[in-house]
Amino acid sequence: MPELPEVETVRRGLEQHVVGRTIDSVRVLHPRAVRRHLAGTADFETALAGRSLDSARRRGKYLWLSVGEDGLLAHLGMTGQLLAVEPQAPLSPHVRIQFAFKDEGPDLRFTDQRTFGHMCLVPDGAELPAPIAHIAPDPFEPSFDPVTLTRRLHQRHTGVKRALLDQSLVSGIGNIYADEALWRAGLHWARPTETLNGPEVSRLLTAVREVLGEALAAGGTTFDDMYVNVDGESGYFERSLAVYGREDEPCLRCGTPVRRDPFMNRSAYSCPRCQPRPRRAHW
DNA sequence: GCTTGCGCCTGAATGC
DNA sequence: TGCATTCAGGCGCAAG
Repeated sequence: MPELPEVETVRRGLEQHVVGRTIDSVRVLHPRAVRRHLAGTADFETALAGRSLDSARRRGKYLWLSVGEDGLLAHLGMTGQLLAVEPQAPLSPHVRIQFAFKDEGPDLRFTDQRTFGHMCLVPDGAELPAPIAHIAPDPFEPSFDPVTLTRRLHQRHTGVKRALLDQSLVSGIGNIYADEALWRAGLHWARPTETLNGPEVSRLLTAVREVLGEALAAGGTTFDDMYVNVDGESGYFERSLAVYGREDEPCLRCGTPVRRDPFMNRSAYSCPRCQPRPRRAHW
């Protein structure tokens, strides 16, 4: 699943493979992939032809390619991939957008089985493209401020995992790394944010940074080949997961079987002993 | 204003 | 065997 480490891996691949090149033509094969490009499919195709890609940037799980005054914004959703593929290679079944380049080098192909991801061309703001102005800095950005985050956590009346998944509080964290960070910090996912003390918040932030950093070093987490980098290669962080997807398997710290709870129509994995359920909980 | 829940989507896994 | 159901998840939006 593309969370911060996976998206950053893709951004680096884009930097290597497409930045500095000029688009020749764009073909949208599934209109849903450009549903957030409000001017429509045809406009998306014509507006990008002949434009050069200046840089590849990222905030949280969003990435964008600077195109002059505009930004080609992408979100990978659940199953999105941006692949550099030789132009003569046949189109795989889930290719949604195909970018061909003037230099006749590799295409950029946006592939997305479930079409939760999307791309759009938008004006590039001073710092961020407008559609993602509400996305908070991720924990690796210079503008990330732990003091502000701590204050906002205390103002919230919700569970700590919900807060970690809220991209307007802190970005880049999804279901997998939220569970992993909470396990490392020894905090239960339903712990009310307003009851977290200073040391607990800093323990949590340290855990978040560690988990994201280690996953990035491993090239991300790949399940069922649903995430691959621009070269089509899988990450190998899955083997390092402590709780996510390990229901009934022993906790790596204490051996207690990992528990899976229903959470927001998905799952929360935790160790019942290392992460005791709080008396008061926000589900 | 803040919090919560739904719909979108496909294919693998599971149930009958 | 084959059909139906469930599940996975991020995001935006609507409802409470």
